[in-house]
Amino acid sequence: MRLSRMFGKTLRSEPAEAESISHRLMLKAGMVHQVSAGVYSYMPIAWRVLRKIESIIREEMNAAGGQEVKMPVIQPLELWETSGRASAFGDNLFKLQDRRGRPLCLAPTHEEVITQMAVQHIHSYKDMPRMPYQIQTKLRDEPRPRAGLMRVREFDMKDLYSMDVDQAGLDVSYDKMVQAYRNIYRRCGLPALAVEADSGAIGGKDSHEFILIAESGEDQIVQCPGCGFAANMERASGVKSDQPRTGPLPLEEVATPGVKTIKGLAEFVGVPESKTLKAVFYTADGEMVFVVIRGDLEVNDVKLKNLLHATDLRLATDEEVKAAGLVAGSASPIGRGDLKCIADDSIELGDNFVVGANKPDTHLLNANYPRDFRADAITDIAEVEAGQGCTNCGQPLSITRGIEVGHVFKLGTFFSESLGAYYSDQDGRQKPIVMGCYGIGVGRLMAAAMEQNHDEHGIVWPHPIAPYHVHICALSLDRPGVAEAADQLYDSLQAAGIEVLYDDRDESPGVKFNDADLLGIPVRLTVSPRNLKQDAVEITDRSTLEKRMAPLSNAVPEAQSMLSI
RNA sequence: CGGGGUGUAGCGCAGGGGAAGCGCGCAUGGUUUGGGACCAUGAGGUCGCCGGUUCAAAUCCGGCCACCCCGACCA
Repeated sequence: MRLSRMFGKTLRSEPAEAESISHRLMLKAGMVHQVSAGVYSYMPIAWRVLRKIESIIREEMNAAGGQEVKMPVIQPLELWETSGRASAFGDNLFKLQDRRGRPLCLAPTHEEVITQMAVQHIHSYKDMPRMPYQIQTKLRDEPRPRAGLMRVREFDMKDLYSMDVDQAGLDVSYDKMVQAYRNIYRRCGLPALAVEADSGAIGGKDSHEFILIAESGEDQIVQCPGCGFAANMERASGVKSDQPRTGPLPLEEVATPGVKTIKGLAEFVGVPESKTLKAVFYTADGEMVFVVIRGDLEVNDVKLKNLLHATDLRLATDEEVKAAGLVAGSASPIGRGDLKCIADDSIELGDNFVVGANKPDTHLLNANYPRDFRADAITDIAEVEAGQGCTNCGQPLSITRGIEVGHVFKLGTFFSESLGAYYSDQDGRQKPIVMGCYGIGVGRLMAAAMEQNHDEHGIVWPHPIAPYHVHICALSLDRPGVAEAADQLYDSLQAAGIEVLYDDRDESPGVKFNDADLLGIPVRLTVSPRNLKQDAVEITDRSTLEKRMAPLSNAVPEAQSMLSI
């Protein structure tokens, strides 16, 4: 490709709106064009990269037994109501109507449709395992698109669905996919880490996220340096400190004028926060829930949501709290009426806690579970804190940020049962197909690759996904012999099967070098009058910016040898 | 949806009741040519939108919209 004919220009100044590295690099390099919030066009260079990533994904999916299909973006809303996920996705689901007023939606993912296909095309245990997949546009009306391609409303995703006769079969398919994913990340230059994950709106049991550790990431993950355990926040637990016990004492009311916070309460009474119990109020699908946790800990909303099997969970409003007869700041599990109560297991690690009295400016000393109050459930719903001990090995846990570049789920029989995808086993019995689903966001992978592979000058593409292999910088093209030599080099590189971006623009050397650094193509060949005097080209490795001279006649094999593709 | 911010030329920004500006980029001509060159000339605007105040609004007032950032959600 001759740069003089490229649709798309690099910028000299960065658009002010861009904050994240990949977003800035993409805009500056002229790779993407924003159409609206979270909706982008891809310019030629980005599209080449995306196509390369897709090729890698296809190769790995096919090698693992996948078969490519393509499903529609437009789907009847009814299908989503049947599976129950219309409400699970809520406002994230784009909804529309056809001319007859029939409700439709734009697919945020494709479990429903693939399961429907399985109903017609899988009837016997002999028809499995199967692994159909597609690389296709997903639409999600995200509440907050952000960071360029990191989180968008329209994006391409590879989604594969496994169909097996039983759990053991699913385990095999799942492991194959995990391995295929590892291969994909390695080839894209991304050291992604598999972490245990929550299954979210997709539903399902076991689940792993593939995370690229990055400061700019929007996910937090918990890691143990000791045993290698890694999980996302809603899936991880830390060892909670056991508080010294003094033996149960009788309940005692104490006046606490003006005390509204745990910190204030602990100071007022003269105990550590870990000797208090905190009350938090949620509304889960319309029902008020009273949550108790030790004062030094925080509730993890997702853990609570999963425990309650709630689709909509939020903090209760002040009005709801009041209406439930609770006194904010002094609410108490003791005398809470018939409100559902969920407790974190930390309330058993110690005794004689300070709690609210459910009266203004009053608290109770020496509250003990279960002597003084009951809970409908007592389990771990606490947010992990860095430094807490690992529940496996005791080493202090660390919390780091990361980018989720893939997610795999063991769905089980949720979709096959709700949509009626059954097969006959060897004994002629009807059984639900056991499913898994496996997703990778292609654009996010590209963005993550940039986050991971760049320097202060620009992108440093991992070779297998670089938009081109070689960048020819031809300087002073109007000097005798330069254009001829550069053209010839361009032709012979292409003849050797190398993808070349040829900067044949009438621009100054500085502009060309800066654009070459920005675009990040692995090998740069500089053709100039100075170099041609020695019948040579200068070869620059983009990753190190090291330069060396090579005879012009040998440029093609030299460039080839530098590429690991 | 809660909080914060920004909308003026393709990009980056200034201006803040009385003639629409600057830098970069773009076009033409000339001089340059190994790390974002220089000179000259020129083109390019619904000052986000609607309404109000005023003799006069990019500027003041009201409403709306869009986009960005922080949170809750996801590939």
